[in-house]
Amino acid sequence: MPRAGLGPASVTEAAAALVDEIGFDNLSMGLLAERLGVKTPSLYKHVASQAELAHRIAVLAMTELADAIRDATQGRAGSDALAAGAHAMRRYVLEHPGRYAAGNAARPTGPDDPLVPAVGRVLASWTAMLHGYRLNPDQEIHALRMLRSILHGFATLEAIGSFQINADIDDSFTWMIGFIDQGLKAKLPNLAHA
Amino acid sequence: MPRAGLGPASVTEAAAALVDEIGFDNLSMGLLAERLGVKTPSLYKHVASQAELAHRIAVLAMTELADAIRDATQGRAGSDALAAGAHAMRRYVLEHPGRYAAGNAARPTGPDDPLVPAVGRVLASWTAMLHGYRLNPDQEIHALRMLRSILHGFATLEAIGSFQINADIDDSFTWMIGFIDQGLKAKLPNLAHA
DNA sequence: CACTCAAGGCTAATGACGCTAGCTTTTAGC
DNA sequence: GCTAAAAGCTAGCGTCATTAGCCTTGAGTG
Repeated sequence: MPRAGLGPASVTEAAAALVDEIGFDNLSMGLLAERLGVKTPSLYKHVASQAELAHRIAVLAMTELADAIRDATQGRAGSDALAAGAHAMRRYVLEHPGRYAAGNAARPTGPDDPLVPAVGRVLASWTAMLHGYRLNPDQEIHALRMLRSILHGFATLEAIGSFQINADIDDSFTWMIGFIDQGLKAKLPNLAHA
Repeated sequence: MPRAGLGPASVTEAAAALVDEIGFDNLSMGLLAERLGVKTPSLYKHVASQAELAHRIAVLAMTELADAIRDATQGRAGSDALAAGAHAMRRYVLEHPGRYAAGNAARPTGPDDPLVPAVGRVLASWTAMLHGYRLNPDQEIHALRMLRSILHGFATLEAIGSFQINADIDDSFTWMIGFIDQGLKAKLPNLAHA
């Protein structure tokens, strides 16, 4: 019986690929083991439990998502940055629905949980992007929450196929981002004081 | 052994109450049976499987949600209807997170699935409400999808505790609804033609 | 008032799955 | 080559969904 050359990272990566195919809820240790050419109990040499594995997938997902948003918004500002970041996130969720589901299902286990900074990086990207709109500071947290809600809501609804006509979902997304952009621009402080 | 007076409806209702307490993912037939003072296999006299039970909860949830939105928007129009409907939905999800999760997890099983009209009623309420803004007809589908995305996204993020500071979540929600309302009003057809 | 029989409850058993225990083999380091 | 930790495997346990088959209840009928 030759060694399979596994480790926590490669097992997590394989599990992430698997959940993107079969859905996060359908993850099973047996399926993953089969995919890796190994018997189920062998996986426990690399991950402590299925729960820990799910958590690792979540951290991976949030890290990748943060990278995708950062890369997309690099060198852009304002409306351009919003559009690029939003589309990057949408693409990531569509390409990696299982990972993203894992990321949403995970709760931080403590203060030194790597999930915390991973999620923090995503939020920091959005916050930086929103700064370009020069909102009233009181409103930034509200705008951030709105942005998260819209992007998360759209992505998850699309991922589970909740939008009827598949035709113009791209149009809807672009329209929506334009809508938010216009609204944010209308809230520039100098205008808000009027 | 006296009869428990169960039926598909009462079992579904009990299961819905249970998932609101323990979370949709933690639903188990054993727990539900215990709650109903019955042994696990007895439940199968009333529901075909756990999957069917989950589906029944989903239909119940979407029906209740549609009712809540309809009741809240009764006799209101425009901004008032939007605010009332949105708050009603948020309240429903916060009070019944397990049911709502079931509703999102469910996929229609066929054309005569009662889930289809139940979801349809929710969408019809939003559509009717959006009519009050007299949008360009091309934009209605986009606005509907945006509204669903925002409300679904906010509700789910809040339900799983993804918003850090619990203090002003109410404020954020109200601000967000105001933001959408302003944007929709700005898209009145006569102005859009300018 | 008995009688019947479907409905609804129960026990026992099966199969899937997460996980652990304990054994064996590989392989890196000396 | 030797050693020992790492990594694989087989067996087995506990939980849970589900099924099979039995027994009691109780509503409707004569």
